[in-house]
Amino acid sequence: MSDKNILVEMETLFLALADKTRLRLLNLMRGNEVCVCFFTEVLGESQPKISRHLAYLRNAGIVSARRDGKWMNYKIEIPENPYAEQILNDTLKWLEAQDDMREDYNKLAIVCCSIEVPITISRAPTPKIFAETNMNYAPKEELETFLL
Amino acid sequence: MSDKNILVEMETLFLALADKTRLRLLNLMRGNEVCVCFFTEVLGESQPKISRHLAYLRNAGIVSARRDGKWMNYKIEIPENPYAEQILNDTLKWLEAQDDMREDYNKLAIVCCSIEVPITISRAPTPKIFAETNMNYAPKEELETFLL
DNA sequence: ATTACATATACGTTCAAACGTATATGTAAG
DNA sequence: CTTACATATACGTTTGAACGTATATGTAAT
Repeated sequence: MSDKNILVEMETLFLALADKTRLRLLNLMRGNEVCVCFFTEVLGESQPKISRHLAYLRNAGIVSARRDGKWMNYKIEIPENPYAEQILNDTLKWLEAQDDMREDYNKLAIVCCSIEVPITISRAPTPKIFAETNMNYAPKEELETFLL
Repeated sequence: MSDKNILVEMETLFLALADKTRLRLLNLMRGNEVCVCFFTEVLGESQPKISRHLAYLRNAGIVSARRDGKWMNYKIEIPENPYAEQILNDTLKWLEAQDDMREDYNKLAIVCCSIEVPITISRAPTPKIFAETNMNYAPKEELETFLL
């Protein structure tokens, strides 16, 4: 990547950002390392679709993956290039400011912390940011108000 | 555009930026209103190709066009959304910092100001930024050192 | 009015991206 | 060492972007 033409590098970054699903994924990862199962649950998209988009982001150098037993955790990887870093950060701030994206984010908290999670993901690793709070097993209503 | 979903708006912006030719075009327009004929001359690409990419940028709301007789002049249009504005400005700064892009930009100055321009564009409107300098008809070498 | 010129668009083709579905891989549990 | 589970990848299809080439549009000059 660092060896390629600068235009190719820019093109790669912008292509990675030019997709609704990938933007939603990045939004969920701002500040968090998140397990794949939560992505599929929160976005309501098929597992292969999520997985492919994560692979795309990984190829673009924007996220990295860490295996934890059966689970794969993804997190945002700050680009080395300061210009790319700036654009990625701007993008995350943009996402953070949108109601729709806050809703996704809240849903992640609910799915991670609620006692009512689907059995399939009940033992998945909770993202640190939620694990470190006292919100575990809080009822949904409480979480929603807390997080909004 | 402003009515659409925010994700669509972001997608549109990033798609517009995710192309080498369009990035080169934007680079030539930073601070300038530029005539189509100069784009084709500087980038060495076919006229329909340039025209289509300019139309793409226009549809994305990033540039606007102004007719001046037979000539069409394009310039960058700052997005209303401050987040989009920020990202566009970051992108332009990124381009400005690249040797390849400075080379394109210098080539534009040379094509605009040199007495040795191809006859086909000899009467095209010179971008203001160059028209306002004393560089008209300067020999190429001089321009190159001046602009680098 | 006709011609020349600058630019835009239409058409057909090629290529990559996105998707659903099916299946492979890798890890843990029994 | 099977089995179950989480995730990744392969395959075939559909869609849209990009391109070259040809042509249409709009303006100025003769």
